[in-house]
Amino acid sequence: MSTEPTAPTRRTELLGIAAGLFAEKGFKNTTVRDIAEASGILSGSLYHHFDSKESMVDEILSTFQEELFAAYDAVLASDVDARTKIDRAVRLSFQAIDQHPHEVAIFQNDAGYLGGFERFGYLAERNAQSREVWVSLLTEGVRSGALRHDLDIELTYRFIRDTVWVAVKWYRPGGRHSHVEIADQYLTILLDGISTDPQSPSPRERP
Amino acid sequence: MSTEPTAPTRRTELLGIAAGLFAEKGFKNTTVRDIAEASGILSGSLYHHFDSKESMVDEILSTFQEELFAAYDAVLASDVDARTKIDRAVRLSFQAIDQHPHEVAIFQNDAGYLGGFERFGYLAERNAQSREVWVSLLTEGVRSGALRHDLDIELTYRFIRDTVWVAVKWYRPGGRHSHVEIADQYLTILLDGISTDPQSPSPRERP
DNA sequence: TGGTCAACCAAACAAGTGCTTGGTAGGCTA
DNA sequence: TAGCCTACCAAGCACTTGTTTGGTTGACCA
Repeated sequence: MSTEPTAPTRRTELLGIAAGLFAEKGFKNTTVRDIAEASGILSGSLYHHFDSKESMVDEILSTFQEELFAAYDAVLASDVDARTKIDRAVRLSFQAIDQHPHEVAIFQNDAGYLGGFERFGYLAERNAQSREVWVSLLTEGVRSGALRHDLDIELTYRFIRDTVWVAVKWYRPGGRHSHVEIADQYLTILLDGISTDPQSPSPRERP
Repeated sequence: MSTEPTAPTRRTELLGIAAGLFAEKGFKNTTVRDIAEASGILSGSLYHHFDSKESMVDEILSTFQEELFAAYDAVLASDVDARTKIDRAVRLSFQAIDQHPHEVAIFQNDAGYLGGFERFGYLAERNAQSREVWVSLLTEGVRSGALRHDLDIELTYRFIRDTVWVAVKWYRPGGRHSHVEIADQYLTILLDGISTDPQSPSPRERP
């Protein structure tokens, strides 16, 4: 990320406060007066720093997405087998939830609403991009024999995406489980299942 | 359900329209004028049928939850092993998404916000109740040897709950996958994993 | 000392919000 | 025919919303 050195300006501080409120109550449900009160100023004063309430989420989300997808690209480009890539991508996601819970929560809760505005078209683009990453990883895994070939790639992608990202709704940094423990447990279940016996028909076959 | 025979009254019709809008745009983000316009009447006329906008969601959610939890109770009370119960509970959930997509979506998206009002205290209660159902099922499964005993019950419960219910965000009745196919695929992955080989350490052990 | 500037205040505005009020049209029934 | 009832309209009220405007404060600097 080679933008500015990002000094901890008042602007940045206000964005952090806004992000917390957006994540907690939702974008539409958070008023500029809420943000102002939490910042110890009046609502009108926010407009000295930002054009609009929309531009606040915009800055919050776009900054985060840039960072996140740079990390995904690094995983995709790494020279390891599909299984390891999947492992890393899952861990990366839980780590993102740990380090940027507000941003992830806003994206999870309000992407649908915000996506309706032209300004936030990049949200849908990033979503499609993320899907392609996962679908290609899973396809590679099946082709290499590391993953079962009776998998429906599209459904499997959705299951993984959903489970990973919705965790932001209950995960609390510094809580009972670290994001690493959660990733461990999920990867165990995802790769090998919760069962002791393989289920009756069509068990683990090799290509 | 032994309430009233529920004739297809205008009231019921309006509730259905409201449910669709709430599910699509969120409760807070749907105005009474939206609902009225979609119904072909003026906003004030809604108050001939309902006390408030809140009482509309209330009726939508409470009716659905009653029905859903009666079904869960039946699964819990059935005389089969834990694995079969888990199978049935998962299928039941995907079926609920298929038959009541609006209600599920509203619950998923707005339970957090609505839960803040006393009136909707039952939402949190039902949530706790649902957790107990799953935790007891999983615990029984581990104890009986059907499920791996290195599972973190709490995390496993959350993973299952999240994956199942968030599916309402992309599942479309009559779409490419039936709810039965989706349940099949998810149960396959959940029980046996996506991998062909059991992962390196601590594979499938018996108690 | 005077000028500049970021940060903020105080007050308001227009649009949108949930909801209320008084009234009306038309069907059903006693 | 009279009375009642369901379903609705028309208009508005009180409040909240995002945003604008003109002015004030205090730190920094030449």
